Amino acid sequence: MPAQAINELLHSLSHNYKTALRTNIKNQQIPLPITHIRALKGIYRNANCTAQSIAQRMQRDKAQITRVLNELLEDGYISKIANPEDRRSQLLRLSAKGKEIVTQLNAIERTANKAMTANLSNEDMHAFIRIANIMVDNLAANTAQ
Amino acid sequence: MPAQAINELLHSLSHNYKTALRTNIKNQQIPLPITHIRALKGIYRNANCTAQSIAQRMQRDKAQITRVLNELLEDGYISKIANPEDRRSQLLRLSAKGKEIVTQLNAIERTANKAMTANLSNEDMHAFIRIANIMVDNLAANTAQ
DNA sequence: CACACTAGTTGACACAGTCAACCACTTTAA
DNA sequence: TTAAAGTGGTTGACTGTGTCAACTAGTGTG
Repeated sequence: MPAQAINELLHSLSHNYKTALRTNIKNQQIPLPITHIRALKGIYRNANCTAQSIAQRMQRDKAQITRVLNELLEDGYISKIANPEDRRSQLLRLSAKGKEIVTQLNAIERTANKAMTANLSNEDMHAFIRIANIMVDNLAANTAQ
Repeated sequence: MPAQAINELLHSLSHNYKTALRTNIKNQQIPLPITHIRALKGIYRNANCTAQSIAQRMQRDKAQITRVLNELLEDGYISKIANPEDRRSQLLRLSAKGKEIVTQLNAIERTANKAMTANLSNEDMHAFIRIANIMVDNLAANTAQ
């Protein structure tokens, strides 16, 4: 196995994935950066989520998330409502506009995923997911100490 | 297979990989961003390379590469020498300082890769490389059209 | 020679990520 | 029951990454 093959491969994979994502999003006239979209999808999937829970799930700095959410708020994709259980935080909800765009995004995602996994069997994809998850765990453990 | 598992997994993999890289590099007191390091390694591996060939190999904008190389030049990691075959471009060479840092980086890489692939068999890694390469090709084809 | 093309540079931006300081509120424990 | 420690969120400042367009200088072709 060539010494540095895996390293450049990971750079290449992440670069090509993000580029394809951006291209698909732009082609659908959706005027949002990737991080904003991930946050929207996170809110869609998780009822009663807060800025904090989104930040954790996305493994991003809470400062970054604050700014992303405020932009989504300004643009009318989400709303913040008082959290009855903790007055420091607010619960995040998708607006109608937000739900609409997430629906659109889910459709894009399905076709994009199909394209990305062309020529790959179900077994391959399961193997990839299993292996990548182990790698993520290894990397996280390594960085943590 | 959960609908969006693969997407968040790819974000997570790329994020954790880059974070671990940065951490390792910082721990070794190497004051260079990842892109600079990738460029240095590219120059190390490819005799008589030019800015253009580095940009291609790294799939990055030539503007970005110009700036990276000029910083590496200023910091004394590389030198540019006239290209006898094309007066528009220069050949890139590592300086002694550059070679030293690449040697150091190769050592870091070996241990980092070992940590990253802990709990994974050779077969797993070969499978991962094969599958990831197919995904890269699919993504690139998708973006190109 | 004129033309299209290529290598590299520069400017200007948008996006992504990180760190530290801070405020308001909550939890813990003396 | 209050002081101290901790948490959710905000803000400022900054570094790094990626992209596009315009441009200069040199190359290759007809």
